[in-house]
Amino acid sequence: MSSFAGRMKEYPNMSLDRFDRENLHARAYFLSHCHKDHMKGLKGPLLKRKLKFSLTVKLYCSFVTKELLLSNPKYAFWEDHIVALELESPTLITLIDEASGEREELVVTLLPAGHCPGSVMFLVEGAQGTVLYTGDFRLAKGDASRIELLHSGSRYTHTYVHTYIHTHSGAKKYLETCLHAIRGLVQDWVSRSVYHTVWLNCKAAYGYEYLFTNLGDEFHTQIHVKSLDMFKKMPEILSHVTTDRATQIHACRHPKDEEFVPASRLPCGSSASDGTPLNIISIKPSTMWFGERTQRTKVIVRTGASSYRACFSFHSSYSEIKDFLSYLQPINIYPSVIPIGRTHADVTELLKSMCRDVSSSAVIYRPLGTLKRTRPEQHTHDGDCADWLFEGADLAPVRKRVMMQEATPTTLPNPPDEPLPLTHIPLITGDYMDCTESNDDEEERDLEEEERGGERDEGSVSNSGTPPRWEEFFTTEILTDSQTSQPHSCSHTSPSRSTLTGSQTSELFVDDSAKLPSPSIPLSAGQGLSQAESMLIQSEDRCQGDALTNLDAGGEESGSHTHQSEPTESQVSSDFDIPSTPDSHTPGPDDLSDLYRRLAAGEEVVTRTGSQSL
DNA sequence: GCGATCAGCT
DNA sequence: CACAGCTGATCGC
Repeated sequence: MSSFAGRMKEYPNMSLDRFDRENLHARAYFLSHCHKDHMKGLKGPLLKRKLKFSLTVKLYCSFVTKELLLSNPKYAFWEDHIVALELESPTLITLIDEASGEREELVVTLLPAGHCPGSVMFLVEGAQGTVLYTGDFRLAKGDASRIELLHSGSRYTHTYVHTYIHTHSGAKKYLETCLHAIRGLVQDWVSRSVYHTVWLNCKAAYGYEYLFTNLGDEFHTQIHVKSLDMFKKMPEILSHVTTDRATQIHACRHPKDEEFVPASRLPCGSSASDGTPLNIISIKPSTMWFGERTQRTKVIVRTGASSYRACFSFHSSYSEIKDFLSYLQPINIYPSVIPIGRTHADVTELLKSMCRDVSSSAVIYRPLGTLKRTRPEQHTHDGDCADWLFEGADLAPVRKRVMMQEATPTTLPNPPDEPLPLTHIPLITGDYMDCTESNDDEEERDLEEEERGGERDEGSVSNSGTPPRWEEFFTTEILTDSQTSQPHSCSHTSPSRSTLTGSQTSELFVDDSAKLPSPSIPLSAGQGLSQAESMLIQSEDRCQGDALTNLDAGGEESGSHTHQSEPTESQVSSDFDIPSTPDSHTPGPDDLSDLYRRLAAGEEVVTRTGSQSL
């Protein structure tokens, strides 16, 4: 559980992702995404009562989050109190104290967080400066520099960004690599017969949708899920899921399942409609965690006779967080999750060290373009060295692309049926594999998996991966039949799809069978896993400690031996090959800290163009 | 009977 | 380590 109590010290009248205890007194609520651990207290009777007697208290979130939230009847009482905001549209929100009538104006902007459908970060601007609440996020390297509102115009340099970071960030293989591997495993299994079935053992409520659409496209099928209600306004997702259990790919869940029929753990039943027993393998998408040292890992790990775990993370990896922070250069950072055994100070220091390291990040140049006078103000909190407050009066200069809209709590300014503009944030597609295996062991332990013979498949990460852009799944329209037909938008998978079969596959899939006592392992249907076993993937990993130092960008192998001869068009995409802006000078840590020191002191900072910047 | 909290499991 | 849950036991109202 996050240690974040729901309130930011700059703006204590708003509560984010927590709705219990002190948050009951908030003047406005913000929900970053629809995962239960960010919804504590949201259906509490006290809050429910408060809403009943309030005209001004609202819950702000994305349209998708609103949709997902209201698909659960337990939250239906929020319906008239939710204000959905569009992404990247700065919105004026007035917080009103209903007792005194005191008002406080904020400009809040939702930024896509990439964590699950509807997930956002909240950029808050007001009298106490600019604060970014990230919530959970999965942003790829370079994404921050593509979010215009994080640096547009002169705003960024005048703000101190407090970044509430979830430090539990799962390391991740790059999504597309993971998807490719999962597709391979699924392909191998479902092609055996129509009775060979794959169960995706998905834990969280949301976040796997991209996996579903990807597999659905690949295998021209729909994924069996428990309910479609929440997706009824999201055609991209809806067209890929079904409640008809006669499909070979399932992601269904049942509250009281896991009553093991050993070889058949399908929650919706273990036999086909004609009574034929199904041969089921389970694939559990799960986070792979950073280890301490020199870890290698696989994209897919076999955990039992018929069970696998596949790397799939909702969170940015360490290197991605680092990239994000080193781009933002926040003055203060407040971590939300403190690992057991570490102190708050530990994590804060770690995060700050990330900020200072700019050598491997996207180049920081845009924020420094225009500067204006800043002035220091009184400290509202003692002790803290960076409580600089800024005038909020001119915080709303020209908003690029977006007219600022007002969302006063007393009126509902957002017509719910308006089509949403799609925003375009091209995402970078390369990331190295930096995960190690989770120790989240589950039921079957009959395979002790061994770490031997590290091989890497860097080439595989240079494919066409496109991280999920959940907003594209969403429409405010109810679907017509024609929209629900099998889609064939090849935009996100076409290049990699062709690599699934044929020689290129061997580049991705390392034959790992030597490590498995496979011949002796009975499968659910008494069959061997000949192909599937060969699909376990492993790769050299770079451990966390290494990531802090500068790695050689070339991606030279350190693995003990290479595998599989085929030389791909090896576009080894490195984490560190983000091109610099021509003629730009990358400011060093000292440059930046000096700059921020001067900004904080209210000095005039002159910008120059060219190499003399800073 | 419900909610909140915690242990346990995954 | 931790994710995003769920279930069940216990305690208090």
